[in-house]
Amino acid sequence: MTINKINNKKKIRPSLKDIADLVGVTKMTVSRFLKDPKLVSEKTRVKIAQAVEDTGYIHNRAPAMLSKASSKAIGILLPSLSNQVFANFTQGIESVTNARGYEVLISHFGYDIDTEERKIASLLSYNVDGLILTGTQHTEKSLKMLKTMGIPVVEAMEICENPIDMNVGLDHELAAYSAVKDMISSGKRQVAYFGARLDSRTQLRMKGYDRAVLEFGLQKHHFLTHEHSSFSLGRELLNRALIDCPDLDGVLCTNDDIAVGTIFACKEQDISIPGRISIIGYNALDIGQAVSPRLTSIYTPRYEIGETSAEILLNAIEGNMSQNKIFDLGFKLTKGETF
Amino acid sequence: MTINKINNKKKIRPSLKDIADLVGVTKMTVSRFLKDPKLVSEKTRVKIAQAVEDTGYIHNRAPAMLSKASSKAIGILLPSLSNQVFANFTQGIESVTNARGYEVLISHFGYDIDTEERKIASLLSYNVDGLILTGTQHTEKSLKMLKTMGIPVVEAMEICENPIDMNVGLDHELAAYSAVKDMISSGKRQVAYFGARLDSRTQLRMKGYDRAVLEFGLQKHHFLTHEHSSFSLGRELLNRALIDCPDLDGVLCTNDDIAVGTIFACKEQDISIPGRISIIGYNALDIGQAVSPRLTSIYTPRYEIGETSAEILLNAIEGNMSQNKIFDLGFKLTKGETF
DNA sequence: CTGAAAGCGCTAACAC
DNA sequence: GTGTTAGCGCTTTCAG
Repeated sequence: MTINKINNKKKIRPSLKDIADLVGVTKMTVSRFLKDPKLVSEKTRVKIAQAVEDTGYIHNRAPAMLSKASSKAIGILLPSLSNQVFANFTQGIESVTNARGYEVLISHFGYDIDTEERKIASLLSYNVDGLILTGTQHTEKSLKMLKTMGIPVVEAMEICENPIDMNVGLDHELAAYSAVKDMISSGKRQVAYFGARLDSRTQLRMKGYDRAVLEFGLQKHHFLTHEHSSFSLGRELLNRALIDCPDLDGVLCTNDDIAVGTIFACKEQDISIPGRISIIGYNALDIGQAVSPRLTSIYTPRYEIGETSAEILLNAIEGNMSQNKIFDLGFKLTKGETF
Repeated sequence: MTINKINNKKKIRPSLKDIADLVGVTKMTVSRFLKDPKLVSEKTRVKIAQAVEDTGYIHNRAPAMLSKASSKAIGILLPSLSNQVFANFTQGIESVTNARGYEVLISHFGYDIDTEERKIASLLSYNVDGLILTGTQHTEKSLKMLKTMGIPVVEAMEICENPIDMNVGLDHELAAYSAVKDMISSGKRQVAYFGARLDSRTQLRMKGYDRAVLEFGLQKHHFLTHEHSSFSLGRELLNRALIDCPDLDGVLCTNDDIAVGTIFACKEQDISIPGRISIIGYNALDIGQAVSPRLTSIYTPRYEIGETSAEILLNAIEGNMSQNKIFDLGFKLTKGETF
């Protein structure tokens, strides 16, 4: 077998007319068949099906996008492509879009709202019928574009008071607050917050942490970095923390990567967990269950957030705007051995 | 501030004509401006720029997709959205597409070639100018569609002898072979292979492992699962291995997640690494550098694979087909403390 | 159940 | 440097 030459720039891609000519009908009939085979007579249906197969017809969205018909596609914007959280979120979305016959266009913006703006523009240029954003911070221009398009929009992951349109997520501040409050109630007095990347959810969690710490009259200990979150970072933050705050006895980490890195670092330095230092992670990913001691972490229902986001978005696209615009899907502390 | 009502289904999205009318030119002039501002006179340029700003014009790709003009977009197909490897790969691609003014449409198929087929169809329906696939296994229908479209295609990540069109990657079989050979040369005699998901790269690595083991007249020890790879899986595979093969003294893992899980499990059971068991991972991700002992792992140049893939794809799109169709970007054993 | 005509918004090609 | 014309491949609408 030789290397295929597929680059003969000939226009070999079949059109509806090609199929129609083959069958002896007009392209209109073929168009109807493609929309719903039951729209044409049994006899032509069989013949068209055969011709579609033979010609290897490939759907062409451009004309439909032009003819004001809806594109049957939605766009989704993810902060990152290497985070289990957003993979689960996307799976939740697609479980709904697949079932309801919608296409999903995925974009990512690396936690940068200017990049997000460009990606929103790009998705809108494909005439998507709706958009699912992550987070609630967007540029002025992004907001203007969304308004101009007038399509339904869901802001997912975090709860906000004034969504652009619809909102699905959880209260990250409350989640962090509860976790830290639990730690303090158990007797911990020098609890720190380890944050990375400083995106809005990290900041919300920090606010929750602050609220709990201040409520008990304790001191705030923030150890932050702008760097992309990683396992190695946990070690780095712990080392900084132990210098500034030698009596450190508890840590809330903004995610499980950092929490696991912190566990590694503690073990290397023979710091007992949770004897001397308690650790709580965020998201409850598999990695936390694989380490020893098993990580206590805040579970976030991202698959369900994806599902709900897609459901209310498609409903809105199809004209069934729900009364409720904000959906809080909650969180749960999953008990491990680190707290 | 109240909740924005953005759902007044009015056609408020401006068209080129709207801008043209505002400025007092034809939409053709506006079209030229959008393509390259230098194509219109200084005076009109300023006025159009202003009008574009005022109206909040949003690019519409549908007409360009129709007019045989190239869409200036390529599609990329990822097996997974939660793997650092493919995130790096995508970044490599986008470093090139951004610089050269191309849009990227991302799709993912969960390591399932039937899903891949559907996603390919979807990307083609957007008239992408080229496609970057991961892997070299595709359905018959996928191949037919690609042939019908006649667009350039790159198959990335693994090297193959007969690519559809172009191919960029590394020799996974050789990488695994070298690693296992090194282990055996160092005196190890009961080396196992831990695999998950059984995608083609996992299988290639297994072939390389087999070749090395057989070359030395040793016995093959495969411990495999169809499950999605995870940290917890490392523990599970190690436990199975220790039962079947109590004198196990080396492991090649198909990826770092499993390798790290294996390290965790060894530590819990007080199995010394690399004293009793050597471990080599695959991909050399950050997690391996955060654990103790630091993981020895095979580094794969996925960012560079992305870059090269995008470069040769865009070149081909623009008519500069390279002579060389296959690019082997190599690998490297990064020394840690586990071997 | 099927056909004919019009048009979606833009760009290539050709005038001026 | 700018305008005019035609048309991309479908779907909508209206006829039959």
